[in-house]
Amino acid sequence: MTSHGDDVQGGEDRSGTGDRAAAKESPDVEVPAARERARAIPEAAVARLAVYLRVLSGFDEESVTTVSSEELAAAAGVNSAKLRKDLSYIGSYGTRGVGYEVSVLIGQIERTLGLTRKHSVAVVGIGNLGHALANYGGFPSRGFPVSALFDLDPDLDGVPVGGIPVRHVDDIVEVCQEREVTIGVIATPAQGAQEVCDRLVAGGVSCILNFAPVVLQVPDDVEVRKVDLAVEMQILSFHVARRQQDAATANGADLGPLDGAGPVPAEMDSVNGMVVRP
Amino acid sequence: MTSHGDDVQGGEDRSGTGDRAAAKESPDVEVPAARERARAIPEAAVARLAVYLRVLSGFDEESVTTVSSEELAAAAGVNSAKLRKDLSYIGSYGTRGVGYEVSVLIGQIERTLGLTRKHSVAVVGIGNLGHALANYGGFPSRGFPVSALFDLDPDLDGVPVGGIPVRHVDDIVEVCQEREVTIGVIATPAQGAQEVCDRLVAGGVSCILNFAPVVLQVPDDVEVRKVDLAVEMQILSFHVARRQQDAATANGADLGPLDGAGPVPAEMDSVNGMVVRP
DNA sequence: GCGACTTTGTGCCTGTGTTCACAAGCGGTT
DNA sequence: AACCGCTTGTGAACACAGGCACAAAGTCGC
Repeated sequence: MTSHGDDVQGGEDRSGTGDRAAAKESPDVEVPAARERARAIPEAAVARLAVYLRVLSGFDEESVTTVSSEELAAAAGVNSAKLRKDLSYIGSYGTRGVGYEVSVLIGQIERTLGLTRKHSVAVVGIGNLGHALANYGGFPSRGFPVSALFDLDPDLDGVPVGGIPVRHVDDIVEVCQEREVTIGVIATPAQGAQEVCDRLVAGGVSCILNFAPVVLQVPDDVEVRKVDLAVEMQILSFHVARRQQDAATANGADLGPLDGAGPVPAEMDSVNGMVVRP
Repeated sequence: MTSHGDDVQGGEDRSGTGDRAAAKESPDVEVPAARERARAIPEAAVARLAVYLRVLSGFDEESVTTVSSEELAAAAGVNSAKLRKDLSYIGSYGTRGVGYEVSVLIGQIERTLGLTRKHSVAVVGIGNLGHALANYGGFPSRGFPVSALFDLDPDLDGVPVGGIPVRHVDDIVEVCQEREVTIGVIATPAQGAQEVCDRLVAGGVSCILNFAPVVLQVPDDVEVRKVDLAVEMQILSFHVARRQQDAATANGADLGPLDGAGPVPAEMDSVNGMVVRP
């Protein structure tokens, strides 16, 4: 899957190597570890819960009151078993033989994702993308009011975009503290991104969504998610290439026992999308 | 990784259950499976390769000719062992005791990702986001020339955005075929997305980058990647909530053996970010 | 030329995420 | 009230990804 989900930044590195030895020594005292693990919903599951929430909202608008895991899974584009397991992480809110009540599920997912508390958002870098983000209707409607905009350009200072006046990046720390911004969105070019990031952190922002094509350095207690459009494209490009190659191999000689030995692809030369061998 | 990367859509469902039995029967004839697997670079590795490529381009511009896995890994924000393993998927292009030659690595990664062939891109939905994408400098500079724009609004028909005239969505099939568009970007609202998607597919587009908050239905031979900004936000929100909870538990009663039995979090009620128990 | 040092490439092991398959449980029906 | 069909929730098996640690293989200095 396109794990996009699999991103590079934001990886949790605290491996459990340390307590393994301890657990082996006294198998009963796993409680603290289990406790920590209980709250630990797999990263991938969290991403999917957000998707389920969106789908459920759709059902709710159509006045659907009950869904089965099968229906919901189909609508969300996942396996029903996976869906049930994902939902089981947040508790047992289904009725066997019936399904899940839409409203209950929405409430519980929102609670789990921390959406009961509104998070105010700051967008830095009011270029094309920043404009788009500032005007993006999806944020406020989902509980993410954009409450501050920043840009380096002094000409933009005070100019309202999407109803919110743009401030200079020098004011980031001050404004973020004042408005209790919890999520910062970096939509600047690569150069300024780290500097902006540092200021956001200084302003008390604990989560950053980064559109700039750089790997940000942040303290451990700050969470970064990265969206890199060029990377997304390149991943797609890879799949095109793989498909073309597959098609080419399927047409030509199908089973070449000659190269059955090792990992092949490094030795192949792809020219114009055709596979060529010496 | 926060598998931001982990996305939901685009999951490969062709599981290998079928050939497992076959392999058991005659252990030597794993060749076709191995063959297919040989070309299969792990999804997560592909995403990282794209990141390495960007970092390497940076080095190249600074006229750095050689990098060690350690340096490159640090710049890309990953473990050096992981980096070496990722690079090993595309072949052995390093020199032991020295490192990797930047230019060679760039060339090989580009080849692997299929960037030797230019992919022309079509953007559908010229709203705020579409504008941003049409003007996004990152695409052409990385080998993704935007060669067509579409919108539903007849008033936009013919209006140039970022130097390219916008066409009506009715022309999608025709134009995509004519210009051999391989990647379609959907930046429309949710309603129109599936319809647009169908047309892109009819126009021969095999890869779609979807910004609309819907799960697209596509044939098996079309690859979809989804970028959902609201979902990204919600994932961040989850991490804020988790952190606050952690902090709260760390301060208050640390070890409550009472609830050591089962999965706890479903039973907890979070009000205003504080953990409350009955 | 030889030895010491450096860095790659990879085998192995651990942990995480996914899938399967089935028991447990609930509602409706007779 | 007992049965039957349907759907959830989860235990167990499996595949995948990550990280360590080390042998292989090269360079540099002498």
